[in-house]
Amino acid sequence: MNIVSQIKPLVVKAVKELYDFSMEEKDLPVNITKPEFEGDYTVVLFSLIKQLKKIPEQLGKELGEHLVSQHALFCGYNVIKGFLNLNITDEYWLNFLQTNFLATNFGKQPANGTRVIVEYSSPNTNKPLHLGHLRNIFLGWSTAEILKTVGYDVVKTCVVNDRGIHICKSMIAWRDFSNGETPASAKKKGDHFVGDYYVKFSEEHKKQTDELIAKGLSKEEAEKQAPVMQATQKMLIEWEEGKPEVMDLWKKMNAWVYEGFEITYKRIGADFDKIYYESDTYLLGKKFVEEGLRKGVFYKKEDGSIWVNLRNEGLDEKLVLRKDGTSVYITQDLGLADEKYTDFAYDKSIYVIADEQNYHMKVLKLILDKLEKPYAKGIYHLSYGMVELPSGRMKSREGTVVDADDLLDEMAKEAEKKTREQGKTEGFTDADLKDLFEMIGTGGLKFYLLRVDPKKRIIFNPEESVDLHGFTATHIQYTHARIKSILRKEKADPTFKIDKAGLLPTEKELIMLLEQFPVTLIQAAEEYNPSVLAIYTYELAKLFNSFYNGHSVLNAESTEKKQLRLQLSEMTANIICSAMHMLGIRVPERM
RNA sequence: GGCCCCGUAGUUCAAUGGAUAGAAUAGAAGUUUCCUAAACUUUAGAUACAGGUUCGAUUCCUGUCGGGGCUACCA
Repeated sequence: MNIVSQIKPLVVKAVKELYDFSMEEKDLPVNITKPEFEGDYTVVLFSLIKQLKKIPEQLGKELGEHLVSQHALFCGYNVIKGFLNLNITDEYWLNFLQTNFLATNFGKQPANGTRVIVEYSSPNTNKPLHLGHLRNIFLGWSTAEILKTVGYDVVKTCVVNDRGIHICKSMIAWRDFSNGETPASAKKKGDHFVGDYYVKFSEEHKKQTDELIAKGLSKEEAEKQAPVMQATQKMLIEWEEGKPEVMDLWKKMNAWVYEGFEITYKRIGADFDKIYYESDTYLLGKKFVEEGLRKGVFYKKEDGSIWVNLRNEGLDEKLVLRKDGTSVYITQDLGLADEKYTDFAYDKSIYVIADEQNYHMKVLKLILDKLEKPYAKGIYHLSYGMVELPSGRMKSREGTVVDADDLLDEMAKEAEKKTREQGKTEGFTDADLKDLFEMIGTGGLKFYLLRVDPKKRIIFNPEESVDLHGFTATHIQYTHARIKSILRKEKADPTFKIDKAGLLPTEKELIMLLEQFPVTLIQAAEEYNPSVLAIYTYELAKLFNSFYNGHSVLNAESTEKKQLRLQLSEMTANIICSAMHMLGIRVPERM
């Protein structure tokens, strides 16, 4: 059990015994004592002062006296204003370290019987993954892993947007302009290959539109009348009718894209327990329309279109079915939510989607709630800010979209360059080096995107993202490698009992930070926020480096000290390793 | 117009309503006969503005000003 949840009940009990006053643990703030004050943990007494009508210093003194005399956990106290600073005995910390330093699963919680679905990535099959997808994927994957570690039964899913007008555009472009070229013949990754035809469509469309405008059509009319657009509209209808040659083309091109995605997913370690295809699910929502009408939640307008009124909820009317009977985005999502519940009977369903869809997700949840779906309340929109460039938002029209594969290549290349510059390549095989560059490059990018609070948008600065110093994955990886280098020479003896090592300030600080790992993990899980974990891990690495610089492990003053520091090193490495794993970042043995 | 999110050192990020607002970068100055200097140490630098609630506000409330998003019979 963590130290804070041990301290709280003791204080509550003390207050009860001394003043016959009952209070709740949640009303009792207990924090780590700020370094400029004497003590380890601080109880904030202000709210108590008011309720007990006591003078702060006196209350603190009485409580501190009581706690120290009654419990072996405390060995001293001091009071400053309304703050009661408590000292925890070295024995407690040494014992904590001794019992946990070998645990590679420290912080892991037992199963809690709650199932949660995390839906993330959700690409379109007409273009390759880009920087925005990467934030989504890293965030979704990491959140899923964090939830797993704290005891949830996690199912990772992905929805592939594989149908619709935009998909037909790349199909038309390929059919009419490719001369049968394939990813293999063009020596291109399948998703890039198809993406290029999507671009090709736009170019042709613009050309044809301009020609029609020159003939006197309005811009709007010209865009609609352009032959490629006409062909695309026709193809969409044929697709919905299931026309064999269209289906064949569609399947062929999607297969190319999936091949490409697979390579990227594998490279960044993304995985899914189930992939939903919109082509399979886009009609599922229609049954909701009927149900909604029956329950009086939806209503039909004169033209036959069907709506839901969300004015009472502070929103507007929202269309759920077009007058021609086809479903819209929100209707499809209603169907998919239900399908996922049928498949997995989830308690919680997390949607990792950018914040531009906040409104959409709010509507989705509201409608499901109105339809009295049992799973409605478990829906959570993990909303994250968009990734922008210093020059502003990425725009495909302006060619400023940062491609995921290109970016990953660049990161690895930068890692290689820096490593070679520093001459740190000795003793590695070529294969090991390649793996190391990939680890540093991809890890650096993941950390760069995960270290920021999800809801904040990120200005992606290319120079800063490849930085290997400071608040970066590399710094943490380097720390891990350093520790492993020590542990290769000597490991802590698990049978060695450290009695009176006498903890130095940095040593104690480090143990206290290690002790906080499980609490940090739970916080990250509750907030669906991997940045909490990223920041913690960086601080741990930083503190270890400071300790490492000030005190020798292998040449410690005494055997006791050496064992103590070996334990500290081992536990730090274990936590770095497991925390980084949850962020999707590998750590090297050497670098 | 309406609704939502965000304004913290030059820059990028922290801070369950708690003590003197922390880091990283960029700047200045140092540390390697000693376990990896991708490190460490020192230094300078910030809460957009105005009110309010509170013993105490970066945090909560109101307003102003800035930035972004949504407000499609697109997905």
